[in-house]
Amino acid sequence: MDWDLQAIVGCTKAPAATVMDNPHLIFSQHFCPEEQDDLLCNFQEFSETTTVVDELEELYKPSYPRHVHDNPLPVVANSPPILDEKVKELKPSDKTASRCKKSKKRQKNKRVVTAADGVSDPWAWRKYGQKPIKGSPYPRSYYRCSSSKGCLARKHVERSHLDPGVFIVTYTAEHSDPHPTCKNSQQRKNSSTIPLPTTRTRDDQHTLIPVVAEAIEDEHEEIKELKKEEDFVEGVGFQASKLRN
DNA sequence: CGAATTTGACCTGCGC
DNA sequence: GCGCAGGTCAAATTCG
Repeated sequence: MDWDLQAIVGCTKAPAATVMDNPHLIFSQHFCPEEQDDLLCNFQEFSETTTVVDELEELYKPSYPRHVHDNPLPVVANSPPILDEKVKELKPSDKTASRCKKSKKRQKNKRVVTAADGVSDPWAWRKYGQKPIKGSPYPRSYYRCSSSKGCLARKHVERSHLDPGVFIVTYTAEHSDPHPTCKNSQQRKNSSTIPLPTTRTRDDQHTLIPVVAEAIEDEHEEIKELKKEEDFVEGVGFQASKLRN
């Protein structure tokens, strides 16, 4: 793998058809097939998760106000609205809320999902800087690999000012570790569960992909319960109308 | 307490 | 040499 590369990752809910329609076009030049699969897996999972994109957009809001948002981003067609609702309900715990109250500064600096989270690769990335970039309304974030000690791999992520739906991820240096997904990609292929990115964050609110997965499970459970109740009510109603008759 | 993020300060390279 | 822009450092802070 050549890590001295620039990968444009279209993690977007915008049309960005060039990327969304065939992400292989981008990955194929830089990654082995197994890695492409893993990356695409993460990529597709990410791209279907509107809320993560929302978080990214929040993160990459212009650093100065734009008068006209000339490229309103449409919502992904297959994004389940129920999921969005579910994620909206995911509020910080009372403890968290009280902590937030303690620090207005913290509220101001409220963290959102980092661009490294779930976007494109399975390594753990630690943010070490962010800079406004001249000519771009969006800041550039700098990450270093924290998957292994002494790993020199770095990446920076910035949002394209030409197409706000496109995030540009630039990798530099090599990982000291082998590609973590290469080790178990076959295992993953045999697994029916959706592979989740291993990027760690310490704030559960911001590990959105796992949260979303959990939300889906919860949602299914909730739907089952509601269905049961519905059936029960229907049954009772039927019995009642039968009795009335 | 350890791990992670934020952000101002500092460093470096480049053009003038 | 100076100023600017990009990249990195590290102290402060947050949070589980």
